[in-house]
Amino acid sequence: MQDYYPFDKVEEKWLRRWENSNLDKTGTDPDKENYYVLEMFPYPSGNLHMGHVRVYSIGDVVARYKRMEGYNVLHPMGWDAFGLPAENAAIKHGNIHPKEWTWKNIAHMKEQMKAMGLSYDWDREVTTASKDYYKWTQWFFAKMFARDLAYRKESTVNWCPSCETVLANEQVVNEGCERCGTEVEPRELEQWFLKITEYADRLLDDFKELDNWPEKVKTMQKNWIGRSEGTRINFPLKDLDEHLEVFTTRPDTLYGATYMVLAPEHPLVSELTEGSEKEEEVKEFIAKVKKQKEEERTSAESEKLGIFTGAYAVNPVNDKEIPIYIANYVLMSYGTGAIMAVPAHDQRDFDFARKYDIPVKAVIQPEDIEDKLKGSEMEEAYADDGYLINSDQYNGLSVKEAFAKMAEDFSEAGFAKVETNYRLRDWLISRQRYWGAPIPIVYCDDCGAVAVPEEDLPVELPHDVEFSPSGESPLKKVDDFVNTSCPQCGGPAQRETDTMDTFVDSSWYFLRYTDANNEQKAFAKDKADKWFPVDQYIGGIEHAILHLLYSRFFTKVVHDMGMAEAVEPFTNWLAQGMVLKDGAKMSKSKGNVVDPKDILEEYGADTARLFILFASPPEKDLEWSNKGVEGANRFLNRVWRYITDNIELIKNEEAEIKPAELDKDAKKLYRIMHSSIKKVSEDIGQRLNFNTAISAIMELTNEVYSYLNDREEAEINSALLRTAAENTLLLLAPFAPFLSEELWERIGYEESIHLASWPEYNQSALEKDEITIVIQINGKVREKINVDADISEEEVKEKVMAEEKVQSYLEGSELIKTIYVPSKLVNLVIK
RNA sequence: GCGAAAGUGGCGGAAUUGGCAGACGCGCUAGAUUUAGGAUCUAGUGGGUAAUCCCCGUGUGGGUUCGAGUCCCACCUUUCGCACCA
Repeated sequence: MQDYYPFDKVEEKWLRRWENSNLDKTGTDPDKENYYVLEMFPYPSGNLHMGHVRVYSIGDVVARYKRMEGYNVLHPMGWDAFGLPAENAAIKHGNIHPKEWTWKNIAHMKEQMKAMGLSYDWDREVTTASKDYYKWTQWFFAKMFARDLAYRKESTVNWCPSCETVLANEQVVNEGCERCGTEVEPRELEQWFLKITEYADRLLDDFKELDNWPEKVKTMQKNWIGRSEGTRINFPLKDLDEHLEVFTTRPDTLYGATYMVLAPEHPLVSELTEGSEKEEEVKEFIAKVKKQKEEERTSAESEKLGIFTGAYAVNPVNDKEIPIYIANYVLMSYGTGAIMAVPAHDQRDFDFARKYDIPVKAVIQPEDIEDKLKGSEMEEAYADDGYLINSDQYNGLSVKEAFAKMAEDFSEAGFAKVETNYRLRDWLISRQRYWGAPIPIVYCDDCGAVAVPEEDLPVELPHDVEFSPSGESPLKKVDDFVNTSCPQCGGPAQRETDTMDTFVDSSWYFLRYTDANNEQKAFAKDKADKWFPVDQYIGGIEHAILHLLYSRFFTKVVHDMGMAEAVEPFTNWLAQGMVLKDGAKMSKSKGNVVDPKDILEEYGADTARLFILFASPPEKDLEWSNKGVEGANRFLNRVWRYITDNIELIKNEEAEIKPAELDKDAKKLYRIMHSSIKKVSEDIGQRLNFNTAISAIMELTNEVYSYLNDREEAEINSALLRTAAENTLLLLAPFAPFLSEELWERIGYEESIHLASWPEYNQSALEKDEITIVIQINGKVREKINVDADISEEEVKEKVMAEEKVQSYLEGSELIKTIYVPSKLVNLVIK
């Protein structure tokens, strides 16, 4: 009789029953340890895609496993619900409001998640676009404003002409908008910033708490923050009563500075050249650089171009005159926008000096070369360690010694100071779009910018707004919203009309989950500390800088506010790979999308989960395979079939297994059962390698089949069969929650399998009576013998030497050496 | 250009500590069952070979070792990150 797992009926049945159960609720047992597993919440676009299926399946396996292991588990879900797509959809479809669109999508995706069998505690659902949530996002902004961590400043910012809003530096990728790819334009605007730079050092230093983060991601963040320690040095100008300030990480090479360079945008440029014979030439050059910058923006090795200004600076250590150039390779946005150039020890300066025939003066001598470096003969810059030459009293010092000594001396002499520079810029959070949390600031003629007090929060986003993008916030046109009174003096005032970057919303949602329904606070400290930091965070690598850096910053601010103990939000982070089809990311334009809905309809949720976890380790990209899906389905049917076929035998069995009485095949099944438990436990619990965990369950199932195939029903050890079936279901429960639950009930349990304890393996059951010893001759496998497990080294060697094949190899050769690896192999070295 | 990761059958992948390469799955071959197909069950499946012997085999070339997918050196390819940050 053929029997198939009727997934549709089973899923319907258990979805209904689970709905009224407390299975997925956050654990509260004071005797258990707490565990917080979290997947990045989705943007509610309307439908789950395969990427969602993958990340949420991973998280669900961890959550279910940890529950069975005896932890209180917090496994929540929510919606990153503010953002442009809602507005764009509303604009595209005409008569639907972003709010309506968002809430409709949320309802649908929530149903899809439930259908997937994902075990979330929906009592803690968080939606960033709901008033209950964004009230606290605004509250955090106001608190930061009070702590001087939020400020308004006019500066050059990145403008996306397609999204019609400004963007943070982190949201500009290859000079394009992170969302739509459109090339960004610089604009001078007054905008709100969060002072993430104040946390730059802590964001770097606290990586020591994050041993388990992927090295790659830490490197990316380190690069992004870009800390460099150096010295700010003042060079007097020759004919002007002014100074030229430069930042350098190599104060030890000051004696080797043979020219200075200003960025074309540097304010001193006009002062130095105005009225001079060089003025016209310099202006032409700057115009050329500006034009070139746009045209050759993407070229990797753009040529270094420069021009002499005719002006000179004076080296403060030896009063030598140094010519000042303007060049395209110095940027106004970093350091002071000016450098001292040391061509002998910096490759860029070296290239430039050779091109414009500027002297090269070596001041660092490599230890391992006898001849003194000569600037005129060098072929490339020498940037490594060595000792100082041509540097007066500093000669002979190592680079490290000289760095410290010179920085100190120069500071005392008053023309330099030690300084650390960062690449990181403050986080621009103003957005000129509608669907976001209004920045809770009121402008009063008398009091200036005033934060909206807590009792007046939230500043509600008005509903009826003409929100087509216009380059200005749509809220500007809503008089009721704009006109208000000053919270401080009561006088007439206007509200800030920009909304916040959606990355602000998602920078603290993981804390809200710990106390999601608190109406008095963002979250209570005791609740936060009970769960936070997140033990295991799972999400896409695309957030390596953006969301993860912002969240780390927020967590540190929260800590400083005394609201939580943790200084880092995510103890472990798993970056899951993409889901590909035909070697490419699934996308509508490529027409290679597989809709999870279709897979669920044809094979059911358990098959979908099982396939996506089996096909590849989680951090690697996964190639979608319809055949692979069928394979996963086939395996579930194999489990279903052997248990239902033998249901009477299994159901009625109550006896315990007596390992000593098992026959040979039974013993093998018994052993594999225990080794599977061990393997699956380690693979889920420690390695997060679900593909090999599943293969271990398959091996167990295969072994059950081979046990059953070899004997008549009367010969089946039903206690063993029952235990094997139970363990198979327990191991499978995190992966295939529906099938395991149904069969668990059928074999006689009344309580859910998801409340059962994770099985334990028995070390003694793993040990074999008989082991296989590999015999190698000169490292090549030539024979294998089976011996008793407790055999001595001498006995093994005796047996090996007695082997016919070994004898034939030994004939006419000399045995030089015998290597014995206990329980594994014997290697005979012969000549 | 710099840095990191990866490269294993026809395919996805396994080998966690230097010790039987290819677990598990897909595909394929044969058999059983079936009117037939599908499904299922059984056996086989890295290449060469009649073969269970033997030879070859983890991107390429060297090295260390009794023994290397695993360690070291050089190179090739792919992916990712950084790319004038003074």
